[in-house]
Formats: sequence, C-alpha cells, structure tokens
Amino acid sequence: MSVDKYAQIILAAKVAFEDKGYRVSMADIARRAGVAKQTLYNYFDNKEALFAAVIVDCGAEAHAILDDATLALPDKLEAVAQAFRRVSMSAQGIAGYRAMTAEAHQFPELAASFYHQGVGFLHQHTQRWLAEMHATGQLHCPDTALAADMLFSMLTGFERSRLLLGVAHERDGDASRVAPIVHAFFKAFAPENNELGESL
Amino acid sequence: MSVDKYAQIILAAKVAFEDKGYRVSMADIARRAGVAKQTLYNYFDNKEALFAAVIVDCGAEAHAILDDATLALPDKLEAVAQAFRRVSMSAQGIAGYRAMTAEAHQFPELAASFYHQGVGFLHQHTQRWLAEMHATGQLHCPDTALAADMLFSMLTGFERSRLLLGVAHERDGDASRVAPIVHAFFKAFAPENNELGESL
DNA sequence: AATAGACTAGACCGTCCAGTCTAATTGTTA
DNA sequence: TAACAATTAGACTGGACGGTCTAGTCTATT
Repeated sequence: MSVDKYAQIILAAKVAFEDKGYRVSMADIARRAGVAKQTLYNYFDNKEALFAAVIVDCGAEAHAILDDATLALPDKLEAVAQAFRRVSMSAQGIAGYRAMTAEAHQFPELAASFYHQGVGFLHQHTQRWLAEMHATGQLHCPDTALAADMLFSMLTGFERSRLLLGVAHERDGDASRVAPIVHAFFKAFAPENNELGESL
Repeated sequence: MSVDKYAQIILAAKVAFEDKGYRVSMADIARRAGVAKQTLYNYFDNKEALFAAVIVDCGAEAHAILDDATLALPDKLEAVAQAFRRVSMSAQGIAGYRAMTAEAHQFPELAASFYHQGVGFLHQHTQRWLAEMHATGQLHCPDTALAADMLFSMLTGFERSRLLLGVAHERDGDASRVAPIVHAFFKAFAPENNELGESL
C-alpha cells in the first residue's frame, strides 16, 4: 500500500474518467494504471469510492490554484479570471465538468463538493470583494451574487457549451477573451456618476 | 406503425433519457411507453436511433420556440432572452443539456445539430442584430461573436452549472434575472459618447 | 372467413462489467 | 534464509443490458 501506487492509480483513473466518463470499466482503469484489477480494490472499496477520490483530488487541485489566485484579488481581478478560465476551460476541466455533471444525480454530495471546492469558492470570494467595491463607491453593484454570477458566466458559459458539445475545440479556451470580458464587466457595473441615459 | 405510437414512444423516451441519461435500458423505456420492447425496435433500428430521434425532436421544439422569439428581435432583446432562458433553464432543458453533453463524444454529429438547432441559431441571429446596432451607433460592439457569447453566457452560465450539479434547484431558473442581465449588457456595450474613464 | 400487419409478452443469446477468489510472484524485513 | 505483505494475472460469479426471436393476440380490410 504505497503512496506512489495510490497516486499512480488516481492519476490513471482521472485520465480514464475524463476520457470515457464514469462508464470506463475498472479493468480499463487498471490497465491504464499498469496495475492489476485487484490492486484497485486493495486501495478503494469500489468504483464509487475511486470516482469520489478522483473528484476530491480534482477539487483540491482546482482549489489550490484558485486559492492562490484570489490572493491577488484586491488588485487584479483579471488575474483571478485568468486562473479561473485556465482551470475551467482546459481539456481536463471540460472533461471533469462533463463527467461530474453527467453523474450528479448518482453522487449528489460529491457534486456539491465539486462545486463548492471549485468555482463556488471563487464565487464567494468575489462576492465579498464586490461588496467592498460597492461600499467604497468604486462599483455600483447592489446584488453581488448576481454580479458574480454574471462575471463567471461570461468567463466560461457559452464557450464551455461549445466545447462540451464538441462544436469548438481547444483553442477557444485561450486567454485573450479575459481582458475584454473583465472590461465589459467593469463598464456594466461602473458607478453611475454621470448622466448616462439608460435607454433600456 | 401509427403516428400515435411513434409520438408515445418519443415522449416516453424523452422523459426516460432526461431522467436517467443515455443509460436507461430499452426495457425501461418500453415500460414507460406502455409498449412491448419489440415495438421500440419496430420503430427504431436501435437505441442510438431512438436517442437521435429524441434529440432531434427536442431540437425542433427548442428551435420553434426560439425562432418565434427572434421575430421580436429588433424591438425587444429582452423577450428573446426570456424565451432562451425559459427553454434552457427548464427542468427538461437542463436534463436534455446534461444528457447531450454527456454523450457528445459518442454522437458528435448529433451534438452539433443540438447546438445549431438550439442556441447556436439564436447566437447567429443575435450577432447579425448586434452588427446592425453597431453600424447605426446604438451600441459599441466591434466583436459581435464575443458580445453574443457574453450575453447568452450570462443568461444561463453559472446558474446552469448549479442546476446541473444539483446545488440549486428549479426556482433559480426564474425570469427575474433577465432584465438586470440585459440591462448590464447594454450598459457594457453602450457607445462611448462621453469621457468615461475606463480605468481597467 | 381469410389475410395481413401491428402488437404483446417473454424467453433467449451474447456481451460486458463490478467485484471476488486463487495461485503464483515479487520485494522487504528480520 | 525464512516469513510476510503486497502485487499480479486471470478465472470466475452474478447480474444487467442490447438486441433477436417466437408464439400468439388484436384489428382492419377484403
């Protein structure tokens, strides 16, 4: 029962689940890990436990990256947005999202933790930060939950759908969109300190 | 081979796929349809064909609603946004999205048509309309593809994730968010006819 | 009454898979 | 070297499922 083998199994299982979803057979995972099937069962009680471990691992990974990025928050929202986008729109991010959403019914508590460890956490942070900006008059943003939703929606939303559906590929998830999105966000929530006609 | 039975099967299969994803057994679908398993195979060559028929049916349904809504486009973007949101965030919309994205690898051409019949179509329309608005100076929106992405992202994006992951339920997909989102969109793409300092 | 075609119920086949079991092998420690 | 734990390959079980087939029913048309 070595740590190496554990990591090796988790890694292979992660790739396998990303590749084929929860459907991959345990035999397939064992083959990818270069390990006997029984060894999987030495480390994990059953397939669900292995899947859960993989998801938790992904969550921890994402959490670490995002947690790191949020340190920059007061200064640079854009850096946080970049990090979020890098995590979410990577091939692994998309595959993980697909796998987790597909199985959310079967593993509700796991799905919830996937959310809260990942983007939900970032969402919370951002809300606090928006509230500050609102209080100091730098933004006009009374509904921080809605505003945070809008921001993170723009950073993944529609492109993610295209990636999930296989309509677009890879290169779409590049970083060049972050700046205009963040810019648009600030403009949308700029304080109304002049006579802007809001025609609609 | 009656039209009734066909519709009956499609309907039951739609509910079944929404409920359990592509995994539902044909026996289950037959049971729900109140029909013998063999009858399914009288109407459809195999499970894939049945799934495809269901997806096409959903696509047609969504397309009809959205096509209708786009008639209002020059006047009321908000009405279109409402329609889009109603389709996307309904329980069926979410379940269908989940089922289709989960199986996109297995049915790439089907996934593509799902996209193009649904939101992709709306996206195209909106782009043309944004281009017009940009040309007449009503909006400042040089990259219409990006802007349309941002709009539709905000209308579903983050909330859809919560619904897919089972973190939020139903009521989130309500209509009250459309107005502020559309408002924010217009503000973000308002023409820059004054000395707004764009600090970021 | 006879014919044809759709329908039903359920048995059945082959395949795949989660999970168990066993026997042999390897590696480590004493 | 001896003992022990971890690992391996692979056979095996039980069950689910896609898909086929069959025997027989029901309905409408001729």
